[in-house]
Parts: sequence; structure tokens; C-alpha cells
Amino acid sequence: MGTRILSVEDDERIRTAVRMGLEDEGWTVDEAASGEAALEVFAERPTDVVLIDLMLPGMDGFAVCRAIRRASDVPILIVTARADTHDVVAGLEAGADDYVTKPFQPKELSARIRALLRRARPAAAGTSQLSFGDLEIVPDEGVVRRAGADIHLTKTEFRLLCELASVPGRVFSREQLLERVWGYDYFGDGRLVDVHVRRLRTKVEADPAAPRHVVTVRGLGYKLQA
Amino acid sequence: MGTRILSVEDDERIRTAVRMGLEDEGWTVDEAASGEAALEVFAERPTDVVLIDLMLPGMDGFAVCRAIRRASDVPILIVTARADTHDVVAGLEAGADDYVTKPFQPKELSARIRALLRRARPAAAGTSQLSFGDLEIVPDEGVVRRAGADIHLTKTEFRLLCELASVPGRVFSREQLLERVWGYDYFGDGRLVDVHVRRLRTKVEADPAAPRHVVTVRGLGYKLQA
DNA sequence: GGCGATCGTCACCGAACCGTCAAGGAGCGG
DNA sequence: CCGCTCCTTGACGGTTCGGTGACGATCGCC
Repeated sequence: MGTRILSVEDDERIRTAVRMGLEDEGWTVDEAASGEAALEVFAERPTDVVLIDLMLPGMDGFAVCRAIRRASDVPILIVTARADTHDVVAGLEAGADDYVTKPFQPKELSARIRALLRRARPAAAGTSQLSFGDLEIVPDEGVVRRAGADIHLTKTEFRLLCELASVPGRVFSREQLLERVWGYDYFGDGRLVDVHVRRLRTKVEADPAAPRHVVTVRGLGYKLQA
Repeated sequence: MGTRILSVEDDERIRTAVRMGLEDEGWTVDEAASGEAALEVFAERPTDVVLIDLMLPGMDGFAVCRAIRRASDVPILIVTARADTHDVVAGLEAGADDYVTKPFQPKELSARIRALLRRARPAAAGTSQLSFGDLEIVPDEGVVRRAGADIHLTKTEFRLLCELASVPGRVFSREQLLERVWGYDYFGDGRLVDVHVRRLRTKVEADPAAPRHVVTVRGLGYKLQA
């Protein structure tokens, strides 16, 4: 199996208790006592599930959640003493998949983690194809090449391209792109996606006026194709 | 967009309360007061999320959950008064994705549903694809292919084609098509459907003058065939 | 603190798309 | 063969939608 779980929790007693419960299930547990440490661990180790406490020294749990979600689709479970509905909603909006309030039973935590794994696993299996005709995407170091030549993309442009590339040929609506590229709680101008698509096209397309890769599907959204 | 939620709950007051909360989010709600009814509704309608109460007359919530899970990957959320850890674990083991205990806040329920949709959508979407001879319909990509070549359809044309394709060979009257493609409260020119059928034919048919797929049934309407 | 890169917003434009209409056919019954 | 009904066809304004260029705010780096 080799399921790795990252537990982000500043209270050492709870952290230990959580770890023992999870190890009883046969999972491997990484730990972090702060948000900053969590992001570091997450970047270094392959992680299958993340548990986050909301009350952390330094950056809070919501911020950690958003930061991780920006980089990955890993299942995130918030584990916290804050049971207020407002917090639950905020946590889920920040990209978390589940929200458990302390005190909780280890059995319930494990069951919820299993439920998340069950759903996440198949999705993680599909490794994204990263070549589209003369277009080549190299996720490490955020580089895109066309016909062998490096193209510099900004962070937003790159994320947009990666999102489109995640399911080649599939149409993504503007809402989906806003949600997945810009963040879950985005409210703003309706033209935002269009503008970035345009900027992306001027760099990626040989002839931006006649796009061959980043194609618009009127009334639906955009898609990427070879 | 048309997110459909099936709510399985025998207490009418709670059912109504749940429905109103969900409809506030812009979702469409189907309801069932028993497990048997739930399975029937589920088989008939496209469903994006299922909410299940554990305490039901006849077959209980766990059984409903397992039955649905056997047939589909649809996200399932258990909503119940039974807060015991044992029940939570049993529910999740039965295939549910989340477990919420009453009393709950509508906001929290909605947020949890959104979280489920977020994760389920990409996986569940790649299912539907239809073929009619040399004609191939791919709803996900908003694309129709004939003999491998992409054909561009407008949104209305595409919806019209999908509607006809939903039951191949069956004749759809103009009223039915107006209702299902354009909306329930449509009043207007009687020739609207004809015109769009024509536009559809010029794109989809090899020889628009002698349609082989989109066929007219005089006095009744149109149908799609191979 | 200054400067360039990047980002989000806005107003405008052109093209695509839609709904309507009127003028032909094509089928069908008498 | 005639006349009726139903369907097809071509064309035309109004509207919606996406593309475009520009502008100010913000960020990051020096």
C-alpha cells in the first residue's frame, strides 16, 4: 500500500495520538508542527492525504489548505476544535475535502480518510499527457517548449495551461477554470479568463489569430488539443 | 448548470427544509421518501449527488447506499440523526463519501456537497459518448465527429442533437424538443425547431438534401437514426 | 524607494448566433 | 389533376459572446 499521510498539528499530544491511530491502520505518517513546515514536507515527500489543524502558529490552517490546493489535488481533511458552521464552510471553500471536529474518534478519522482515498486514488492514476503536437509542457520548473524553444509563461498562464492540459480535449467552462486556477473563493470580472487565455495564446500559438492548441468552444469554454 | 441532487428522507418537514436549502444554491432536487423509491428515481434520472437518511421505512440507509454504490460512482452523503461513531464508520464503509449529523446547518450541507462535486466531477464526466454509424457525439468535448473529423456545432444545435440522440430512433415532436432544448416556458414561432434542424443537417449530414441521420417524420416530428 | 513584470478590470468592436418571417416545394387526400 | 397541409429554404435584424487594446494596481526584485 504505502499510503503516506501528512499531519499538520502544533499540539504534540494530539499529534502523537493521531499518528498512533493512523499507524494502526498501516499508514505512514509525516508530521509538521506549523504551516510553513507542512508546505516544506509536502514539497519533499509524496503525500496521499493531508490532515490540517486550523489553529496553528504563524500561517493558519486555511492558508495552508489553499497553498497546498494550489499545487496539488491531494485530499485534504481539516481536523480542528473549531466546530462553528462558518469555519466548516470556510474550510471546505478553501479546498478541503472533509472537516472533522475534535474531539473525534480515531475510528471515524480513519474511516473518513479511507473514504477520501477511495475517491482520490483513481483520479491520481491518470498522469496527464504533456505533449501536444509541437507543444511540450514540463511541470518541473514551469517551462513550456514549442518546437524545442523555451517559452516563458507567467505563473497564472502556466497554471491555466496545466489545467487545460489535465484532460486534453475536454472543454473547461470559465467557472471551472476560475475555481481551479484562481482559487475557490473567487469573485470578479467575467473577462478575466478570456484575457489570460489571450495572453497565453500570444505566447503559445504560432498564429494567435488562428489558435491550434488553445481552442475556444463558443458558449461552453476553452479546451486544449493537438 | 444542471446539478441534480437526490434527497432520500422520510420525514417530510426535514425533506422540505433540505430541498429549500439546496434550491437556494441553484441545484435541482429530486426526492424519495423510501429506499425503494430512491433506487427507482436514481435509475430514471441523471443524478450528481445522493443524500441519504439512515432511518427509513423498509430498507435502511446503509442498504440504499450499498445498492447505489454497486451501480454507480455518484457521490453519496449520509444525513442522519445517528451520531454514533459506529454508525459513521459503517456509513463510510458502505460506500458513502461523507456523513453529516442532524441537526446541521444548511450552509454546511451545501459546502460539503460542493466539496464532493468538486472532486467527483472530473472523474464522473468522462462517461458519456454516443455513436451513430459514422457519427460520434462527445458531450464532454462539445464536439461531434464524422468519420474522425471534428464538426463544429453551436450550443443550440448541440443540445438539439443530444436530445434526439437520447433515445435513438424515437420520434420527438416539436413541442417536446422546444420543451427540452429551449426550456419549458417557451412561446414563439412554430418554425424554430425546423430552422435549427436544417442548420444541424447542413453540418452533420453528408448530403443535407437526403438526410440519413436526422430524419423527418411527416406530421410527427424528427428522429435520429444510424 | 524605484522599476519592470504581472495581474485584474474596463470599454469597445466584430463576428457568431439566434429567432423570425415569407416564399417556395413536397407529400397527401380527394 | 387540384388544393391543402406540412416541411424546407434563404434571408434579415437583434442580441449575445468572445477578442482586443489600454490602464491602473500590485508584486517582486534590485
